[in-house]
Amino acid sequence: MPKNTFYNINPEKRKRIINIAIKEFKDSHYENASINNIIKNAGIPKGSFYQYFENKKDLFEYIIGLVRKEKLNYVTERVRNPKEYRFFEVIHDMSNIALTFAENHPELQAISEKLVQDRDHDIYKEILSKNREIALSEYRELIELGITKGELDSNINSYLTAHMIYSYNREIVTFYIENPNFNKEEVINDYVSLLQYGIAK
Amino acid sequence: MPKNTFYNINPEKRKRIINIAIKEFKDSHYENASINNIIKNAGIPKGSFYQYFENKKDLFEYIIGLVRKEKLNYVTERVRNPKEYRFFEVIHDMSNIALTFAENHPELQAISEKLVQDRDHDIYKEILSKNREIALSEYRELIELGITKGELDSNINSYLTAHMIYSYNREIVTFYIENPNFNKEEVINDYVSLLQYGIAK
Amino acid sequence: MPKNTFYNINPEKRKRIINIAIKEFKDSHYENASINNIIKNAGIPKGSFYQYFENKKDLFEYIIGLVRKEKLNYVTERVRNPKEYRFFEVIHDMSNIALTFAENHPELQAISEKLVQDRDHDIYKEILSKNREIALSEYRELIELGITKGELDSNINSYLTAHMIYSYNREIVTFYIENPNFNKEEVINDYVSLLQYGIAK
Amino acid sequence: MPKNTFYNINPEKRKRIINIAIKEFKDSHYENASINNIIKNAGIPKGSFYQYFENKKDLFEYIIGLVRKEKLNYVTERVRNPKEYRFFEVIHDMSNIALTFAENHPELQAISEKLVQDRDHDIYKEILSKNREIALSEYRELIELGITKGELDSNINSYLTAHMIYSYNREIVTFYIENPNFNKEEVINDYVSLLQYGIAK
DNA sequence: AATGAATGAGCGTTCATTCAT
DNA sequence: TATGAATGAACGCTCATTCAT
Repeated sequence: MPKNTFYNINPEKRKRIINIAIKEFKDSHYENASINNIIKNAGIPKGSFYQYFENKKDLFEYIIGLVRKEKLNYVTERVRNPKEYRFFEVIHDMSNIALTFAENHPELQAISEKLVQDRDHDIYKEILSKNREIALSEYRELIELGITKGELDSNINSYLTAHMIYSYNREIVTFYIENPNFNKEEVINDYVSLLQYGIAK
Repeated sequence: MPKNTFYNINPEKRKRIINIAIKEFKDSHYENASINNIIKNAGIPKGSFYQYFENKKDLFEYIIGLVRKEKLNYVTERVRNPKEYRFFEVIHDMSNIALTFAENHPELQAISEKLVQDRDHDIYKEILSKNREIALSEYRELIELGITKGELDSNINSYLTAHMIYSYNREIVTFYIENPNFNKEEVINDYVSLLQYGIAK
Repeated sequence: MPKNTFYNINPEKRKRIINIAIKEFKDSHYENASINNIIKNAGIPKGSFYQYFENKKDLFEYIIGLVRKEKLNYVTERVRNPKEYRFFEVIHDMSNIALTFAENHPELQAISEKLVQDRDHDIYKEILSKNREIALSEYRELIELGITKGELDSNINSYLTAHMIYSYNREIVTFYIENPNFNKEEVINDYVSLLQYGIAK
Repeated sequence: MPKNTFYNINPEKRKRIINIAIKEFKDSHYENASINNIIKNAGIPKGSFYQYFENKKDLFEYIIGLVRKEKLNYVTERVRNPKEYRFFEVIHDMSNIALTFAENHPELQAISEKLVQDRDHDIYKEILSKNREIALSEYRELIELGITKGELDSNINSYLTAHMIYSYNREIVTFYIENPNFNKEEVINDYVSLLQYGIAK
């Protein structure tokens, strides 16, 4: 957690540091992201940096927190209480959120992607692994609820399906970023259909 | 590309260097992988290293090439002329290959995963992007062929579906590695079903 | 010398600062002792520290002064007018005091030891050298008085003897600390005998 | 241990590094002795330093080793097989060695003193503590042998006496350094006399 | 071709002290 | 007087690469 000092400084300066840091972490791996670069680009003395943050990790986790918080803003009523809504509606909303967020915050999305991707790296692991497990188990719950409610095929493997949805949710973002000419709503609908009915004739 | 000198040295030594490098790149990210470690562990002089390879990147790309080739061998030995087979048989076989490869070559799989995951990193991007595009377009061809042959639903978005298969194919490996108690054949069948018929009741 | 502000603050706070500083200087050498640690542990603002003390050295010298004063209290309460007593009685009493002090104030003793040991270090040298010279010359006076009174051998070199006593007095404390199973009174008696009659048969 | 590199460089450069390092360790505590100072003063690049030595500790231990070796030269030439000689002759010779060494190698003596003095510091502790225990137990052996041979008073406490001789041996060096006008041989004789017969009339 | 020493930029972090409020 | 933010020099050490032999 940043020290209080950081929250008390000139907001403009604070924003500058944040933006520079976001850029640094977007462009480089945690290990390679350079505090020296950050302070140089943000125009602050090295000593000041350590007045604001405990250490490099502290800054990183703060940035990650910002990303998460920003993403949270996008979450809709349906995704907040997923169990009360129909399964494919929830999936639809989650995709919509992911795509909209990626559209509006490409740098945050980049960091977010890095987090999810870099499963091997200690610092990412630390931050991610809990998240991932939570996400997977929440997906699984939803799936099993969907089966109970009769929305989903009772023969599917809920563990595997949770994984597939998890990975699919990420891939659709990549797809949308790489194919900006597609219509967002259509992409989402196609995606949900694929999940729903498969691809066989 | 390694220099000629590398191909002229004692094959045993060459193999040793390769194995040590694989281990290093498996354990650490490109940036953190240490030439110093590699030469120390492989027992070769530092000067020699630079006789064999232009630089760190050269070595990395060489190792990646090996991984690719090794994987390709797996694939080509097993999936000949995919277009002559039925779509879901091809998918089934490809999954089987991927899982078997991951089982038999965990280090190569680890590097391979790192590559695919780390889409943002310059060095990975450079190496990966071409590959990824090739894979995606091959999937797309297969899908369109499947539609033509009447195996697949003609309403599906072939671009998006290619992405889905691409991401599913990766995720199933992760799933299988993380859940070694599941039966391989069952996992694959469940996966193919999922793809085929979706998850809706 | 601490600034007046230091003497004006809440006595409890003053005592807390002193105790924390004693602990810091006991645990670390002057150079490594950290003002940051001290203020953090004492719970005072950094600015305040520099209101109380000129700088690190100022604090250190103050603490040393306290140690000296504390030790002096011990000594003056117990060894009054040494010149009026018999030489070996004085030695005996001084040893007793030194051992008792070490027993009762292990942290102050530790700092004290550090001071005496680290003869080379500038800061210690500065503080110590005067003390040491005073001690040596007082010992010498005592010795010469002892000779005059006929208690001591008139052939001994009073300079060298003063050094011997100085070093013995320190070593006996170390010995007693390192060998807590020995009986204090016996240790002192053995020491005085050694000094008195030497070790030759 | 320095790396081979260090032994292979230009002897003049090597000697320069050694001398600079000796000066640095003489003037500053281990923690405060600065590699940056050393390389700057010795005119070598930082990278080169780490070609020669593993790290700061490595350099320090090397310097300590030099001191010990140098001192050993003095000792072995003079105090061979102490147990075959008379006790006070051995003490006499040891003092002579200590004084002569201090005379001829004041900087090494300074480091040596620092080592013996700084009993609290981790790095010194590590190097010293074994030495100290060995010295103390060898003194004790000598003392007990002296008692057996009838040279020493059988009533003395051999543990305490060993400590006293240990500390005395150090103090005499200080004395001699601080009082260079005294005659060496006389100082030694006086010292031995004090030990032998004590100071009582 | 083989070797391994030379190089210096770069790393994250701590520090005692100053200074503006 | 009290505060705590600002400061930048300094720390030990690692690194990939170059170069002389």
